Amino acid sequence: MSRFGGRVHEYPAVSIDRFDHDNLLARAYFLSHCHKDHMKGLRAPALRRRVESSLKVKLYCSPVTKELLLTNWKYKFWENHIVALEVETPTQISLVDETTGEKEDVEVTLLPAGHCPGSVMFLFEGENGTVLYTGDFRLAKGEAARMELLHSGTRVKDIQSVYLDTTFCDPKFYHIPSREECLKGILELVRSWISLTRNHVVWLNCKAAYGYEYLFINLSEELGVKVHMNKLDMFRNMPEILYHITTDQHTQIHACRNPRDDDCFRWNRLPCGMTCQNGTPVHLIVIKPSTMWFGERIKKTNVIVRTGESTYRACFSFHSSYSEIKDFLSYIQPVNVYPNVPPVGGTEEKVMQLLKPLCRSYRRNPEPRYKPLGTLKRACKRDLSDTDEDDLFDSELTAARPKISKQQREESRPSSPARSENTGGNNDESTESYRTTATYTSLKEPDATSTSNFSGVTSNQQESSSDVPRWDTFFKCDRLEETSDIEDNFPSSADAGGSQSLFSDSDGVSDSTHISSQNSSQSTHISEQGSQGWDSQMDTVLITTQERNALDMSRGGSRTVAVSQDTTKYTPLDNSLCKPLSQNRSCVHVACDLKSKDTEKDADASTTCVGDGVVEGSDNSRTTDLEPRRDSQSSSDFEIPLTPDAEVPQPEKLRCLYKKLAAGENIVCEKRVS
DNA sequence: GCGATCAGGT
DNA sequence: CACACCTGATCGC
Repeated sequence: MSRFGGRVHEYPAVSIDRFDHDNLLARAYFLSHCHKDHMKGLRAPALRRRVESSLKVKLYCSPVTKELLLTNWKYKFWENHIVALEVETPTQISLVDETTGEKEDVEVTLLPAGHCPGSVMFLFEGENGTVLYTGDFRLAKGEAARMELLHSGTRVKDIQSVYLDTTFCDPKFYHIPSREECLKGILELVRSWISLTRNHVVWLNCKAAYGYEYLFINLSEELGVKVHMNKLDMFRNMPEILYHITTDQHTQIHACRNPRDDDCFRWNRLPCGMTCQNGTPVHLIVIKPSTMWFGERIKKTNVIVRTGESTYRACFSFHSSYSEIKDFLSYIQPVNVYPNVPPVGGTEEKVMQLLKPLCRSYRRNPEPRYKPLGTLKRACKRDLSDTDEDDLFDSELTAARPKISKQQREESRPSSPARSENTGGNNDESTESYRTTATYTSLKEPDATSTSNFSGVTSNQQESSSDVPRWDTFFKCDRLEETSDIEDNFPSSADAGGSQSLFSDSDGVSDSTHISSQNSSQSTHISEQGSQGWDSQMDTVLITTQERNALDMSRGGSRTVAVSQDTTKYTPLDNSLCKPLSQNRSCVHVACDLKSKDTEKDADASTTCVGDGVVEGSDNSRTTDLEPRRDSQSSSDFEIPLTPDAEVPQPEKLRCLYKKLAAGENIVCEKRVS
């Protein structure tokens, strides 16, 4: 819930995402996306009167946001006052005071925010400095570095203030599985269910909000089954979405809604009322997209959790995780940062403590100011072999959308029919931010896996350790994520087994069973850490009794029936989102639903291993699975020894290391092999 | 009757 | 957990 008041200090003449109270007097309005909590006052009588009696009052937003907004008749009065700005197209705007005639010019640029269709961030540039308002955003690690318009030449712009989506700005939300991971998990679950029979139907229990469209599009494209929705009119000018959704109930994937949803699936009834196809009752499972998060040291991420006989939760987040926020902010390195959202459990002060260290102004004595070292990361083709399964775990590699020119994008289109991208009319950008590619950019910054800049390090600690060279004294850099990634990339048991765990059972579900599938090296993996009850690590997707019956697979005492589905059968239509998927020879193991005490035990074990308090400063030693985690903020400047026995670098060594890095020499970092 | 706000629900 | 809503009750105009 956005608590942003609508004004930025530098340009108080504009109101953004708030339209009530004193925002009524703004010279111009900006709407970052079409979610109600960012539209407060937008159709209030007072503002409506002003709009209707003025020719000058304008609302600036993306073309898709304009389209979605005007679908609702309650906002029709804005129609002649909305200016749709193309994304990534700097536009000069004159802010004129209607009463005094005072004028102020500001250049505004819309940047894709990856939150929902049409969602953007606003970059304001003018006399009072450069200001970035993020609205709500979900950007994968490294995406800021690929946004050309955040750069001037090859360097990141000098940004005075960032008004930041801090929804998940808390270390306990350290990691949220990437869009691609989540999509893949949902895709495989839906696929495994609806391919059983024509009567196997999935209901996606989505909220009444924009943001799930790319999920629908991808499911439809991969499975050839359109998604049922209550209404489609808001997408009437977005053929790329429209094509994949339908009002025809006779489809196997539903995202329809009904006020009395809960009664609906009580027994095989969909919100739209459908109960059977061709006279045969449907077999229904419910997938509820929810945010799942993991602490810093999670090694594997299950994105599907079974919560009941035929109910599942699937990881889905509209907002950036803590590590993504940190990556974003530490790349931008503004002078100031202001949270748009007070953190869930915490206070604004607490969030500021986390964010301030990522800002330039954090330095007490304003040293000669080094501009952020971050340089625009150009696209760099990477040879992705089919065996490179790590990619799936590394959001930086798979989720990163290299900044490529519009022309390049156009060129790539013929061979890549748009999937999660709207190409209809002027709404090209609507889901553009969801596009990912299999390319990644070379890291021009030294890959300082031996250093990190912890946001949890206090000012005092930093000042006092003056004899220890600190990377961030000279360079903008936040390597915690990278190192964490490396950790994440260590081949896990699942990797060794040649398949990835996408699913897990929720503990506390008594009648579901985990059956360790796959090969002998692939034993049950218990999360060493998670923050929720549902992240016990299972390598098997469990399908219900219903399904077993449907499959007629009851085979006496046979505990496991594995139905392998080769995901390499995907025929990606482009090399963006699908590529990572098609590379992974992931198997979905469908196990019969048998009771097992072991499962509950496993789940219990998992929860006892949960470390809720993810700390900023982390331990120097690598914890192994099931080893109690040692949370420590000591020696927090030095994260990530590459081996369990690695030591904290000594100052001399560190200085030497910095020198090398500063000189542009490569520091070789090897991934642990076993 | 409408809107704003709050509580409670998913 | 929390999101982004929705509904319903209450209050003020």
